[in-house]
Amino acid sequence: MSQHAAPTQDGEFPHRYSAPMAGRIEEKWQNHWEASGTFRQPNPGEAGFDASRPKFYCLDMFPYPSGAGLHVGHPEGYTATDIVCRYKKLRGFNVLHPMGWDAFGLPAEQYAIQTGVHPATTTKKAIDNFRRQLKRFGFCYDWSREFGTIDEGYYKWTQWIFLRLYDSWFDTDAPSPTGLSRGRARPISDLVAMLESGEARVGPSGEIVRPGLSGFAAPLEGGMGLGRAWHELSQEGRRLFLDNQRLAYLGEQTVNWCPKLGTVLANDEVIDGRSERGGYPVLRKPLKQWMFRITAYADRLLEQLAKLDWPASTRTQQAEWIGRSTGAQVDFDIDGHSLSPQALSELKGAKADMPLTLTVYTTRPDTIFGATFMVIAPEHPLVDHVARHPGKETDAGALRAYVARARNTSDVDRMESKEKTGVFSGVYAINPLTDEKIPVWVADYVLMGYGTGAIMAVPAHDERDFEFAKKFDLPIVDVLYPRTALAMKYFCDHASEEESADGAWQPMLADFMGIVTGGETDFGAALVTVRSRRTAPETRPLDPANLDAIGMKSRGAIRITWLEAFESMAIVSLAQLKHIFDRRAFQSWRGEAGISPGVAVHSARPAKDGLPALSIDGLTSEEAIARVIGWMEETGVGSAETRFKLRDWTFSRQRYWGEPFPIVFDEAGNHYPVSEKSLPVILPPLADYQPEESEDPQPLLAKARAWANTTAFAAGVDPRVLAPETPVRRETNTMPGSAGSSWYCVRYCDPGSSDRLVGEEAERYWMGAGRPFDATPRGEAESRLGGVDLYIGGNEHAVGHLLYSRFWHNVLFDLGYLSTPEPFQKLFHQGLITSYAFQRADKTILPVDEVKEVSEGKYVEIANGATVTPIVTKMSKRWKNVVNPDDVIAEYGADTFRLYEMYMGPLEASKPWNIKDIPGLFRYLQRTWRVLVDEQTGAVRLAERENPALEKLLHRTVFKVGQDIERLAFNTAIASLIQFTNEAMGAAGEKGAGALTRSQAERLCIVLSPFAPHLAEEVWSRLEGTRGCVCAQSWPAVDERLLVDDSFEMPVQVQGKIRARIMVPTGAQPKSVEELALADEGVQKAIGGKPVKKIIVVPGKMVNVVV
RNA sequence: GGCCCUGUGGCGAAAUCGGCAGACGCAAGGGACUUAAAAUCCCUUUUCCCGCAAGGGGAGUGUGGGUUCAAGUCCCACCGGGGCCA
Repeated sequence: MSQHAAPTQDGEFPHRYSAPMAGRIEEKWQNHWEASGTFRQPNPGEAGFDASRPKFYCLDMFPYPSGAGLHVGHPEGYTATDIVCRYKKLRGFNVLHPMGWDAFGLPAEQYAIQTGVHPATTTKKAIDNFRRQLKRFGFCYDWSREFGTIDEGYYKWTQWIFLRLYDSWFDTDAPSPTGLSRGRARPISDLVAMLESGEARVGPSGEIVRPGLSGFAAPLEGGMGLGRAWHELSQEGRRLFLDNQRLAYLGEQTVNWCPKLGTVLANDEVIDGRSERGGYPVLRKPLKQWMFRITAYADRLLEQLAKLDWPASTRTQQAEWIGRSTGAQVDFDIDGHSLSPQALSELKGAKADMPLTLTVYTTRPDTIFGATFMVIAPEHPLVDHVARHPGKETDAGALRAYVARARNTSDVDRMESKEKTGVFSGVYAINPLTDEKIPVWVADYVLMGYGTGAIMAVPAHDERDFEFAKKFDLPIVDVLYPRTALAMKYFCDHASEEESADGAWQPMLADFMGIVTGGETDFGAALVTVRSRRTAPETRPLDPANLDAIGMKSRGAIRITWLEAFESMAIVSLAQLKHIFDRRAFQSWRGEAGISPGVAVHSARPAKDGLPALSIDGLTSEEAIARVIGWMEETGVGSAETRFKLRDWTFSRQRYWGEPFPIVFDEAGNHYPVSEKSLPVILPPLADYQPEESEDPQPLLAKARAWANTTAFAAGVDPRVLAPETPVRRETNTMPGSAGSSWYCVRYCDPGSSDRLVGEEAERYWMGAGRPFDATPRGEAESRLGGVDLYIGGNEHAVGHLLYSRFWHNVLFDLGYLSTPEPFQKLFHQGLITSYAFQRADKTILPVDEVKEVSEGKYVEIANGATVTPIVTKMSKRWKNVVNPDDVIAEYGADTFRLYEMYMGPLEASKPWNIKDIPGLFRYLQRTWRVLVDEQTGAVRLAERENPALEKLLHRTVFKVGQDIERLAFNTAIASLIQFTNEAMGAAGEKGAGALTRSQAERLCIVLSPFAPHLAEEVWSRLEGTRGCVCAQSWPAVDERLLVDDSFEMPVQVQGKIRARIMVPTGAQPKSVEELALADEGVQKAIGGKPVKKIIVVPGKMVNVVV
């Protein structure tokens, strides 16, 4: 870095803008801003709040304060928001611009495990360092609103929100308060009231039944559909029912438990069943964990997404994550003869007269005629029955062995594994469309947690089913062909014997395929055309080199492509191909599943056994799906079904450094909430942080035994809920990192609030439009659903944090605690800052400061002169290429740093850090300083008289900079600022005299201040008679008349090529522009006397003459 | 493997709605100032061809097609780089 050292103080120019001077100026103004509370933003109702101004809430994704300190990626987004906020303040907005800390999390806990230091200690230290570093940039945060997720005053409310979810259910029948899709969260007491009044009953599978609602389906046989009344349920039954309705509920999830490490591991920390760290065995164990019913909101989250001003890619990612699909749920009858009598009776249980079925969900019911076998997950209940009571064809030993093996394979590995495994269950089912008996296999590529844990396998048209069928030699039957396959089949079926002869069919079929793919829809017509071409045989040889010359390129080239295709397909004869099609074995023969769209074939059944006929042959998938579902609903075989890929949100972590749950368990294992007034449940300190070896999954927090085992009274449970002396065990799981970050945007509105999660008025003002949400459309500006006006952060949070926040926000909105359903109206992702890393010949990485550039693009290792390879990659410890902002600031100052990061390229693009470019921005600031300040005396240099050209340019600069900030295009805004300074340099007067007038200097300072606030503030303060900070001024007015010239140079094209430029008065009529263009000598020369066919005049842009 | 982004001088990039490709910065080369250097200022800088010169002409935005009076920008196919998910 030292070879690019910035200039230091120069004796000749004691007042030149130098690095030390930048440092002094920056410190001075940062102190001043802090001391005078410049960036404090009062809330409505507080002293100094100006209600006449519009509001702007601009939020950065708050950082996780790591011990390593800031890296240059952090200030990228923060500088961007700072510029916008400073600009908005100049534009007269009340600006909320807060900062805080996402401070619970794993790294601090791991550090504690290694060193025994309490995570709070290391975290506080890291926060102090982050705060110091951030302040060094001169960001205009309102630091009075700072908080961390670890603050008791904050996590009290995180726990409170958990209790609200715990205490709520999702009423699918209630209209959504957003006016979009149906359903909303309601307090669970509402549900109890409904049950007690009989308005709701408990359905056979624990669902809510609402007999009174119109549109309620007629009860099924035996009145089962009406469910049971509340009073018919036992105490235990009621509890179970309510617990199953809660938005926060206990669910069972499988975790990777490493007994030796005493900790739960993430999937990527487990390699081949052993821990990445230490290589100890890892077991997959089911564990009761707190879950959030985010799936209830799937539809709403999807629908509202479309109304947010978010990057399209992020919306797509979230939409795909939610993964709404429509398909069919289909019942396949199980062939009772393939089961043992014991299994049969066990499975049938009470419903002795009902047929036994296997239910599957499929998004492709149009391919059901090709379902030649079924696959169920190893965890499927049927497997257990069959293993204990094997049928005639069941190999119970193999089945049990397989299930045991699958249990210890993670879902990810099961989905990924290339080699398909499985075992036949011995059970058969009946394909309801073909009535064929098909085998039921057990395989781990089907997961119990997804769908019904069973699938119908359509090997011809699903890649995984195809692989499985190949491996276990199961039938593969085509039921869908793309157009090309249909055409080939047609040709096979219609070619005459002569045409089928070897040597004859190839060119003919190639020609036929060419015509068909070229757009002919009628295969018969295409065949006629081909035959006519045959009878007048082509005399020209099919030599690719000649094709162009004889004008046959298109047809000939396509035909050759097809001939090559036939060759690579290794078709022995046309008869063979026909045979393949006749056997419905085209996919099998091709060796891969046919997944491209097409139309259904071989998909028809006659009317039989009282069920109507159905044929979908020739229909596209979309039409076929509708037809099949219609048939299934009519016959009761299946029904249309909407599914989501989104899973409920697992909220428990078996850790220490997180928010404790406000939940206790009694000795029977029932859970109870801690009362609101006893919050927060404080995280107790541990004597040591070493995890204990244990066979059973244990959270680290469970080591606080005295804390965990207590009484209901001591834990703060309401005595009406549980008698005070009842012994209880506290929940010892902790909340995940995403807990605190899911609502911090809300808390900033009013971080001191002690009686509510946020002050009502402050929340309504900053998050909403100053009034409760109302879905009635009132034009574009008022149809917003949220929240923060501009949220900037990395796109790695596209589906995690950004989805969870939305869920919480929606729930709290439904329950009436927040005024908008969505937290973030506008979202923007800054790009990754990459950097050069250097690799030795042996692929090892060496630190950037041990490398030097010997010549353009050639780098060597300083120690031994060996050539190293530069690679561009993200900054990380691993690549040894992390740049510390402190160093850059020390060398050039914060203003230069800010400018550099904003000038690198578009904010959203990922871009490489290049140290060599920084001095360019430093020099720009230096020139700007020189334009305004005398380098000998330090006094401001001003011009007496206004230079009109500079005035015009200044107006344009103000306009462009303002416009560019609005669209977050800081790089081009800075480019235009540089241009202005360069012009002003050129216009500078004699020694001592300035180029800019007093008014121009003021305006320049204001426009520069969002980018280089310290320098702007310093120059501003040196201007005599200015009052207050530059950042508290008003954005300069733009005189629009100065934005346009009287006349300008317009290019004239002839045949699309520029041949001349003419001077055209602004606003000239197209007709006169035309005349001016034709009068031009160069234009005439280019036209060369040819007749002018047409003249296109684009006003203000150009002229194009067509001859 | 899927989804998304991206490809423009030696480098970072600009071209905002289909209308002058390369603004601005870096690097490089030349010059001024200087005993010298640093700093600063000025000039050149996409490329090829013709010309002593002024100047003129051609090509050019990853590749190949297409739409259009006009394509970096829109459409189709392909190739390379990156990110996210699996």
